[in-house]
Parts: sequence; structure tokens; C-alpha cells
Amino acid sequence: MARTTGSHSDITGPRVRTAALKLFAQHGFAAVSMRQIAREVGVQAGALYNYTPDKQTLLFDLMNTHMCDLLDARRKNVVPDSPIARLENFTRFHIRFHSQRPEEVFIAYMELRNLAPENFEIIGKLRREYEDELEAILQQGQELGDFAVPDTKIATLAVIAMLTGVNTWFQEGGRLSLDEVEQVYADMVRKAVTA
Amino acid sequence: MARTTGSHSDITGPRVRTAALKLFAQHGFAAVSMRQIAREVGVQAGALYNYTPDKQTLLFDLMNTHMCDLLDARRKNVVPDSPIARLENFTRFHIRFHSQRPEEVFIAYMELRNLAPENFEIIGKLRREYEDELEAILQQGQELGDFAVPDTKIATLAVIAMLTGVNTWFQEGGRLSLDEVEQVYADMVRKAVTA
DNA sequence: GTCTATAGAGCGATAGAC
DNA sequence: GTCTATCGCTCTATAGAC
Repeated sequence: MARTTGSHSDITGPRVRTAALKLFAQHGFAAVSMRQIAREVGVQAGALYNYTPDKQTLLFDLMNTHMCDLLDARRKNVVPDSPIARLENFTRFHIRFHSQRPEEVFIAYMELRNLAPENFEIIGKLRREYEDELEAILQQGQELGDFAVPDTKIATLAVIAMLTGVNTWFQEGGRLSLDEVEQVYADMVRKAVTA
Repeated sequence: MARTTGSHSDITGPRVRTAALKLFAQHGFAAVSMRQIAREVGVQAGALYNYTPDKQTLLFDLMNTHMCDLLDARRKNVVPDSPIARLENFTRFHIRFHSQRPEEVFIAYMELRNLAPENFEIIGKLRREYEDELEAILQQGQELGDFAVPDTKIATLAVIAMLTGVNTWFQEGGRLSLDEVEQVYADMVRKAVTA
């Protein structure tokens, strides 16, 4: 818990981020004070400013790290050739990745409006980069005649909204395993876009 | 704009709700102060307490009214017989209703965690009542062999997440008309759940 | 790197005059 | 029903001691 004094830079830094992540996800950015974060970490409020210039930057760093992690993981993913296989691969990747970090995902979707304009633009760009991954798959399938999608942009947003919705109810150890959930969604998504 | 004094109960009441709706949707419940709402209405902060006992109740009233409007509109809706027609009817109803009140929808989805526990329970119940409408359709179609849905509860949540996602990008007067958007989604939803 | 202390501002809600 | 004024509290961020 709380210590009186000392030097703990390498430990405290990650702890500040973890505490902020948890509290922002739980109560929302605007409802969480720097004092609450400090209490969770076990330091005084002033000490937080050794790790972030301000509260806004702390929020941005959490969201930015999350989006970069997402794009990195996607790039490391081995992608199959056929559109149908690529679509299932994307579906499973999205559900698995997002279900593993519910707090980051929740913040990334709920706190966009609390970003300063310049930060909002950066996060928006990263998000569009991710959406383009799916849209490229739908376009390929459309060209090859495997898919029947009148508007790839709308279909992209529809599929991502559906997949991200998993996070609102999925619990590890619940009625369905993660793999079963992936299967159910992979089937629905494939059927929704195939010819 | 601002007046000096007087009696305006019947005008001010709705104006308080409208102002709160707009500001909560724009900045989030926690980030909006009673003084901001009062400024938007054109009264002093203290006057707001003639129309709501506190800020929390103001939020709850907005969300509760929205959910009751939704269920009322659904009840007035004439529902066809066959599962496939009922599903298209639901899809179009959902998109049309929600696209007409983006602020209410945004608040109803984003501010759940800012509800007091007893209020949270009430709104959750109303939401489940609405979800049950769709689940009943999927169950009927499943029994008649029109649909192939391994888990009607999950399919329900998946479809609703997909449909509500329309609100994040749809703009009246944009590239697609509302009716075209309804058609695109009705096709995707039907294909996703049919056998 | 963390502490204590604090500046300067804003908050929700209430009291009492009109 | 609205105003002004205010209570008691919390907020972000900074300054300076250790």
C-alpha cells in the first residue's frame, strides 16, 4: 500500500497506467480524479505528475497504446489467401484480441469525446487503419464473386460493431467458451456477406 | 436568452430536459455541470431544482423516457406473421427509430454506469424487454426451420449491436438515404440468421 | 521520486428575498 | 418560479522541502 517516501520510477510508472485504466473503464474519464488514481497506486496526487504531464495525456497514452497493440498484433497475424478464410481469420482475431483486454476496449470506445482534438485525430486515424483491414477483405471477396456486399464501407462498420459487441456480455468461464463464440460469430459474419 | 425573473414553468421544464440531453450527449454526464445546463436554458443554476430533485434524476428521466418511447413505438408497430418478414420489420424499425434520436440513443448506451443502482436496474429491465422482442422472432424462425441460429440470445445481441452501430456514422442527407440503409442492413441481418 | 501544502477554480445543492 | 448568495467540498496542477 502507501509508502512514505523513496524512488520507485520503474515500478510506479506502469502502476499509474494500470490504475488509470481500471478506474477510467469503471467510472469514466471525467468522473475519475487524479487523487483517486493516486490512492489506487498508493502515492500522493502530486507524484503522478512525474509520469504524465496531465490527465488528458494519460488518457491519450492508454488509448494510443491500445490501438498500436491492436495494429501490431494484426500485422503479426498470418493471413490466409481466400476471402472467406481471411474473413473468418479477421473475425476470430478481433473477438480474441478484444476479449482479452476489455478495459482498454471500453475506454477506446467510450472516451473518444474526452480526447483533445489533436489526440482525437490520431486515434481516429489508427482506427480507420484497422477498419481498412476488414474492408480490403470484403473488397477482395466482392471482386472474386465470393461476397455480395453492396457497400463495403457500411458492411465493414456493421461487422465491426457486431464483433465489438461481444465485449458487452462475454465472460471467460461462461456458458460458451471463447472458441465457441468465435465460431458462432464467424458463421454469422460469413453468411451475412457471402453471395 | 437570459431573463431577469418571472414564472415560466411550462416552458422551462422541457427546455431543461432538452439542454441536458444535448450537453450530456456532447460531453458526457460527468463532465457537464448544472451551471452549464442552466446557462444553455437561460436561467440560474438554482432554478433547475424546480424541475429535478438532482442531477442524477435528470439523467434517469432522460433515459427512462427514451426507453418507454422505444417500447411504446414498438407496441404501436404492426407486426407481420412470418419470421422473415418480422425480422425485416424489426430491423427497419430499429434503424429508423434510433436514427431519429441520436442524442437519446447515445446517452442510453454511454451513461449506464452513471446511473444509481436502483435506476440502473430499471433501465436494464426495459432494455431486456426490447431485446426479448427480437429474440422471440429468432426463436419463432428457428422453430419453423426458417432460421439457423445456434444460440438465439447471442444472435439477438449480435444483431442489435450491429443495428445500433448505424448511429455512429449515419447522417440524413448523406450518400445513402435512410431507406437504402435499412435495406442494406435488412439483407445482411436476414442472411446472417437464415438457414 | 515522493512528500506536504496550496493556489485558483469549479462543483452540487440549499436558503431566503422577490 | 427565478433570483442572488453561499456552504462545504472537490478538482487539476504546481511549488518547494526532503
